[in-house]
Amino acid sequence: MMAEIEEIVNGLILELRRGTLILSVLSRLDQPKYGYSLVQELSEKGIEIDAGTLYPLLRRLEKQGLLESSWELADSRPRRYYFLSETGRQVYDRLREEWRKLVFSIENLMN
Amino acid sequence: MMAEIEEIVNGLILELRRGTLILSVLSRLDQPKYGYSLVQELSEKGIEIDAGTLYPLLRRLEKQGLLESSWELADSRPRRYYFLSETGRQVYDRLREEWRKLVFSIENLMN
DNA sequence: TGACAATAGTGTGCGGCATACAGTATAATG
DNA sequence: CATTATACTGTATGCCGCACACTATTGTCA
Repeated sequence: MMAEIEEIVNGLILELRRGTLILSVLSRLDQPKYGYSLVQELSEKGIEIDAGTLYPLLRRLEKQGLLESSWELADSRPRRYYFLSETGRQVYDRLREEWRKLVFSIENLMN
Repeated sequence: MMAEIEEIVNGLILELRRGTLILSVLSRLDQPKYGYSLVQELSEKGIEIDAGTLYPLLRRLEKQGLLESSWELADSRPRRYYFLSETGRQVYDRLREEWRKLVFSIENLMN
Protein backbone atom coordinates (compact mmCIF):
# COMPACT_ATOMS: atom_id res chain seq x y z
CA MET A 1 0.00 0.00 0.00
CA MET A 2 0.97 3.63 -0.55
CA ALA A 3 2.91 2.71 -3.64
CA GLU A 4 3.84 5.07 -6.41
CA ILE A 5 0.97 6.31 -8.47
CA GLU A 6 2.36 4.94 -11.69
CA GLU A 7 2.89 1.62 -10.03
CA ILE A 8 -0.72 1.44 -8.93
CA VAL A 9 -1.94 2.62 -12.30
CA ASN A 10 0.08 -0.06 -14.03
CA GLY A 11 -1.53 -2.73 -11.94
CA LEU A 12 -4.96 -1.39 -12.68
CA ILE A 13 -4.24 -1.20 -16.37
CA LEU A 14 -3.34 -4.84 -16.24
CA GLU A 15 -6.75 -5.52 -14.77
CA LEU A 16 -8.39 -3.40 -17.41
CA ARG A 17 -6.74 -5.24 -20.24
CA ARG A 18 -7.78 -8.50 -18.78
CA GLY A 19 -10.61 -10.00 -20.70
CA THR A 20 -10.18 -7.60 -23.55
CA LEU A 21 -7.30 -9.75 -24.67
CA ILE A 22 -9.72 -12.43 -25.73
CA LEU A 23 -11.70 -9.90 -27.66
CA SER A 24 -8.56 -8.74 -29.40
CA VAL A 25 -7.47 -12.22 -30.28
CA LEU A 26 -10.85 -13.35 -31.54
CA SER A 27 -11.14 -10.23 -33.65
CA ARG A 28 -8.02 -11.18 -35.59
CA LEU A 29 -8.68 -14.84 -36.19
CA ASP A 30 -11.21 -14.71 -38.96
CA GLN A 31 -8.09 -15.44 -40.94
CA PRO A 32 -5.72 -18.19 -39.76
CA LYS A 33 -2.69 -16.83 -37.96
CA TYR A 34 0.11 -18.32 -35.95
CA GLY A 35 1.00 -17.15 -32.48
CA TYR A 36 4.05 -15.13 -33.17
CA SER A 37 2.45 -13.24 -36.02
CA LEU A 38 -0.48 -12.40 -33.77
CA VAL A 39 1.83 -10.93 -31.18
CA GLN A 40 3.30 -8.65 -33.80
CA GLU A 41 0.04 -7.73 -35.39
CA LEU A 42 -1.53 -6.81 -32.09
CA SER A 43 1.54 -4.89 -31.07
CA GLU A 44 1.29 -2.80 -34.21
CA LYS A 45 -2.28 -2.04 -33.31
CA GLY A 46 -1.34 -0.91 -29.82
CA ILE A 47 -2.09 -4.10 -27.91
CA GLU A 48 1.04 -5.41 -26.26
CA ILE A 49 0.79 -9.03 -25.30
CA ASP A 50 3.59 -11.24 -24.14
CA ALA A 51 4.07 -14.42 -26.13
CA GLY A 52 4.01 -16.34 -22.89
CA THR A 53 0.57 -14.95 -22.28
CA LEU A 54 -0.77 -15.51 -25.74
CA TYR A 55 0.16 -19.14 -26.27
CA PRO A 56 -1.68 -20.49 -23.27
CA LEU A 57 -4.59 -18.27 -24.19
CA LEU A 58 -4.78 -19.74 -27.67
CA ARG A 59 -4.73 -23.25 -26.31
CA ARG A 60 -7.37 -22.45 -23.77
CA LEU A 61 -9.62 -20.97 -26.39
CA GLU A 62 -9.13 -24.02 -28.54
CA LYS A 63 -10.00 -26.27 -25.65
CA GLN A 64 -13.17 -24.27 -25.12
CA GLY A 65 -14.03 -24.81 -28.74
CA LEU A 66 -13.71 -21.23 -29.90
CA LEU A 67 -10.66 -21.85 -32.03
CA GLU A 68 -9.33 -24.56 -34.25
CA SER A 69 -5.75 -25.06 -35.25
CA SER A 70 -3.49 -26.96 -37.57
CA TRP A 71 0.21 -27.32 -38.11
CA GLU A 72 1.53 -25.94 -41.34
CA LEU A 73 4.72 -27.51 -42.57
CA ALA A 74 4.90 -25.75 -45.89
CA ASP A 75 6.41 -22.60 -44.41
CA SER A 76 10.08 -22.15 -43.74
CA ARG A 77 9.42 -23.69 -40.35
CA PRO A 78 6.50 -25.48 -38.82
CA ARG A 79 3.87 -23.17 -37.44
CA ARG A 80 0.59 -23.74 -35.74
CA TYR A 81 -2.19 -21.72 -37.31
CA TYR A 82 -5.23 -20.81 -35.27
CA PHE A 83 -8.58 -19.64 -36.58
CA LEU A 84 -12.16 -19.09 -35.42
CA SER A 85 -14.46 -22.06 -35.23
CA GLU A 86 -18.13 -21.62 -35.94
CA THR A 87 -18.77 -21.42 -32.22
CA GLY A 88 -15.98 -18.92 -31.91
CA ARG A 89 -17.60 -16.73 -34.49
CA GLN A 90 -20.84 -16.67 -32.60
CA VAL A 91 -19.17 -16.05 -29.29
CA TYR A 92 -17.17 -13.24 -30.79
CA ASP A 93 -20.29 -11.57 -32.14
CA ARG A 94 -22.08 -11.78 -28.83
CA LEU A 95 -19.03 -10.66 -26.94
CA ARG A 96 -18.52 -7.68 -29.17
CA GLU A 97 -22.07 -6.66 -28.52
CA GLU A 98 -21.56 -6.90 -24.78
CA TRP A 99 -18.33 -5.01 -25.03
CA ARG A 100 -20.08 -2.12 -26.70
CA LYS A 101 -22.70 -2.05 -24.00
CA LEU A 102 -20.02 -1.99 -21.36
CA VAL A 103 -18.10 0.80 -23.03
CA PHE A 104 -21.29 2.77 -23.31
CA SER A 105 -22.13 2.33 -19.64
CA ILE A 106 -18.70 3.34 -18.48
CA GLU A 107 -18.42 6.26 -20.81
CA ASN A 108 -21.74 7.31 -19.41
CA LEU A 109 -20.39 7.08 -15.87
CA MET A 110 -17.31 9.09 -16.56
CA ASN A 111 -19.07 12.29 -17.53
CA MET B 1 -15.38 -27.47 -22.76
CA MET B 2 -17.95 -27.39 -25.52
CA ALA B 3 -20.34 -25.59 -23.27
CA GLU B 4 -23.30 -23.59 -24.42
CA ILE B 5 -22.48 -20.42 -26.22
CA GLU B 6 -24.28 -18.22 -23.75
CA GLU B 7 -22.48 -19.94 -20.95
CA ILE B 8 -19.13 -19.21 -22.48
CA VAL B 9 -20.12 -15.67 -23.27
CA ASN B 10 -21.19 -15.11 -19.70
CA GLY B 11 -17.82 -16.19 -18.44
CA LEU B 12 -16.07 -13.91 -20.85
CA ILE B 13 -18.26 -10.99 -19.91
CA LEU B 14 -17.19 -11.54 -16.35
CA GLU B 15 -13.62 -11.21 -17.48
CA LEU B 16 -14.45 -8.12 -19.47
CA ARG B 17 -16.05 -6.38 -16.54
CA ARG B 18 -13.11 -7.16 -14.44
CA GLY B 19 -11.00 -4.13 -13.88
CA THR B 20 -13.66 -1.82 -15.21
CA LEU B 21 -15.35 -2.15 -11.87
CA ILE B 22 -12.62 -0.09 -10.30
CA LEU B 23 -13.03 2.54 -12.94
CA SER B 24 -16.75 2.66 -12.26
CA VAL B 25 -16.30 2.93 -8.56
CA LEU B 26 -13.64 5.61 -8.71
CA SER B 27 -15.75 7.61 -11.11
CA ARG B 28 -18.50 7.91 -8.53
CA LEU B 29 -16.50 8.76 -5.46
CA ASP B 30 -15.70 12.39 -6.05
CA GLN B 31 -18.58 12.71 -3.64
CA PRO B 32 -18.64 10.58 -0.47
CA LYS B 33 -20.92 7.59 -0.78
CA TYR B 34 -21.62 4.53 1.26
CA GLY B 35 -21.52 1.06 -0.13
CA TYR B 36 -25.16 0.35 -0.53
CA SER B 37 -25.88 3.64 -2.25
CA LEU B 38 -23.08 2.91 -4.69
CA VAL B 39 -24.57 -0.43 -5.56
CA GLN B 40 -27.85 1.22 -6.40
CA GLU B 41 -26.35 4.12 -8.26
CA LEU B 42 -24.24 1.86 -10.43
CA SER B 43 -27.15 -0.43 -11.03
CA GLU B 44 -29.20 2.47 -12.34
CA LYS B 45 -26.37 3.25 -14.71
CA GLY B 46 -26.27 -0.27 -16.03
CA ILE B 47 -23.41 -1.62 -13.94
CA GLU B 48 -24.59 -4.50 -11.80
CA ILE B 49 -22.33 -5.24 -8.91
CA ASP B 50 -23.10 -7.45 -5.98
CA ALA B 51 -22.70 -5.90 -2.56
CA GLY B 52 -20.49 -8.79 -1.58
CA THR B 53 -18.20 -7.86 -4.42
CA LEU B 54 -18.22 -4.15 -3.79
CA TYR B 55 -17.38 -4.09 -0.11
CA PRO B 56 -14.11 -5.95 -0.37
CA LEU B 57 -13.27 -3.78 -3.36
CA LEU B 58 -13.78 -0.61 -1.38
CA ARG B 59 -11.60 -1.87 1.38
CA ARG B 60 -8.92 -2.90 -1.02
CA LEU B 61 -8.92 0.49 -2.65
CA GLU B 62 -8.70 2.14 0.70
CA LYS B 63 -5.80 -0.04 1.67
CA GLN B 64 -4.05 0.97 -1.54
CA GLY B 65 -4.58 4.57 -0.61
CA LEU B 66 -7.01 5.49 -3.35
CA LEU B 67 -9.93 5.97 -1.05
CA GLU B 68 -10.56 7.34 2.39
CA SER B 69 -13.52 6.61 4.56
CA SER B 70 -15.29 7.65 7.69
CA TRP B 71 -18.22 6.48 9.70
CA GLU B 72 -21.22 8.74 9.72
CA LEU B 73 -23.45 8.41 12.72
CA ALA B 74 -25.78 11.25 11.92
CA ASP B 75 -27.84 9.21 9.48
CA SER B 76 -30.67 6.96 10.46
CA ARG B 77 -28.06 4.28 10.87
CA PRO B 78 -24.30 4.26 10.92
CA ARG B 79 -22.78 4.14 7.49
CA ARG B 80 -19.28 4.14 6.21
CA TYR B 81 -18.73 6.78 3.57
CA TYR B 82 -15.96 6.34 1.03
CA PHE B 83 -14.44 9.05 -1.11
CA LEU B 84 -11.44 9.66 -3.37
CA SER B 85 -8.17 10.56 -1.75
CA GLU B 86 -5.79 12.89 -3.53
CA THR B 87 -3.88 9.87 -4.77
CA GLY B 88 -7.13 8.33 -5.88
CA ARG B 89 -7.95 11.36 -7.92
CA GLN B 90 -4.68 11.19 -9.75
CA VAL B 91 -4.94 7.48 -10.30
CA TYR B 92 -8.43 7.89 -11.61
CA ASP B 93 -7.37 10.52 -14.10
CA ARG B 94 -4.51 8.42 -15.38
CA LEU B 95 -6.66 5.35 -15.51
CA ARG B 96 -9.37 7.08 -17.41
CA GLU B 97 -6.82 8.14 -19.96
CA GLU B 98 -5.57 4.59 -20.33
CA TRP B 99 -9.09 3.30 -20.60
CA ARG B 100 -9.78 5.58 -23.51
CA LYS B 101 -6.63 4.41 -25.25
CA LEU B 102 -7.67 0.84 -24.72
CA VAL B 103 -11.15 1.39 -26.05
CA PHE B 104 -9.69 3.11 -29.04
CA SER B 105 -7.30 0.28 -29.77
CA ILE B 106 -9.95 -2.35 -29.49
CA GLU B 107 -12.50 -0.45 -31.48
CA ASN B 108 -9.81 -0.14 -34.06
CA LEU B 109 -9.23 -3.88 -34.05
CA MET B 110 -12.87 -4.76 -34.41
CA ASN B 111 -13.40 -3.06 -37.75
C1' DT C 1 30.68 -20.54 -36.74
C1' DG C 2 28.48 -17.87 -33.75
C1' DA C 3 24.92 -14.73 -32.56
C1' DC C 4 20.53 -13.18 -32.93
C1' DA C 5 15.64 -13.44 -34.51
C1' DA C 6 11.72 -16.32 -35.02
C1' DT C 7 8.63 -19.50 -33.03
C1' DA C 8 6.40 -22.65 -29.81
C1' DG C 9 5.78 -24.21 -25.53
C1' DT C 10 5.11 -24.82 -20.00
C1' DG C 11 4.39 -24.00 -15.05
C1' DT C 12 4.12 -21.35 -11.15
C1' DG C 13 2.23 -17.66 -8.47
C1' DC C 14 -0.46 -13.57 -7.48
C1' DG C 15 -4.58 -11.40 -7.20
C1' DG C 16 -9.35 -10.29 -8.33
C1' DC C 17 -13.74 -11.26 -8.53
C1' DA C 18 -18.08 -14.03 -7.66
C1' DT C 19 -20.61 -16.41 -4.53
C1' DA C 20 -22.29 -17.63 -0.44
C1' DC C 21 -22.70 -16.66 4.04
C1' DA C 22 -23.36 -14.12 8.57
C1' DG C 23 -25.01 -10.47 11.16
C1' DT C 24 -27.48 -6.15 12.82
C1' DA C 25 -30.55 -2.33 12.81
C1' DT C 26 -34.50 0.11 10.98
C1' DA C 27 -38.89 0.47 8.66
C1' DA C 28 -43.28 -1.51 7.33
C1' DT C 29 -47.12 -4.30 7.85
C1' DG C 30 -51.00 -6.62 9.74
C1' DC D 1 -46.92 -5.23 19.23
C1' DA D 2 -44.87 -8.94 16.79
C1' DT D 3 -43.20 -10.36 12.69
C1' DT D 4 -41.30 -9.80 8.44
C1' DA D 5 -38.96 -7.22 4.96
C1' DT D 6 -35.40 -4.26 3.65
C1' DA D 7 -31.19 -1.52 4.32
C1' DC D 8 -26.62 -2.10 5.27
C1' DT D 9 -21.97 -3.85 6.49
C1' DG D 10 -18.99 -7.30 6.71
C1' DT D 11 -15.96 -12.05 5.91
C1' DA D 12 -13.95 -16.18 3.67
C1' DT D 13 -13.29 -19.45 0.29
C1' DG D 14 -12.30 -20.93 -4.24
C1' DC D 15 -11.89 -20.61 -9.14
C1' DC D 16 -9.58 -18.90 -13.01
C1' DG D 17 -6.86 -15.89 -15.88
C1' DC D 18 -3.15 -13.50 -16.68
C1' DA D 19 1.91 -12.04 -16.28
C1' DC D 20 6.35 -13.55 -16.04
C1' DA D 21 10.21 -16.15 -16.29
C1' DC D 22 11.65 -20.05 -18.20
C1' DT D 23 13.23 -23.84 -21.83
C1' DA D 24 13.85 -25.34 -26.52
C1' DT D 25 14.33 -25.46 -31.48
C1' DT D 26 15.10 -23.75 -35.97
C1' DG D 27 16.30 -20.39 -39.32
C1' DT D 28 19.32 -16.49 -40.90
C1' DC D 29 22.78 -13.34 -41.47
C1' DA D 30 27.35 -11.40 -40.41
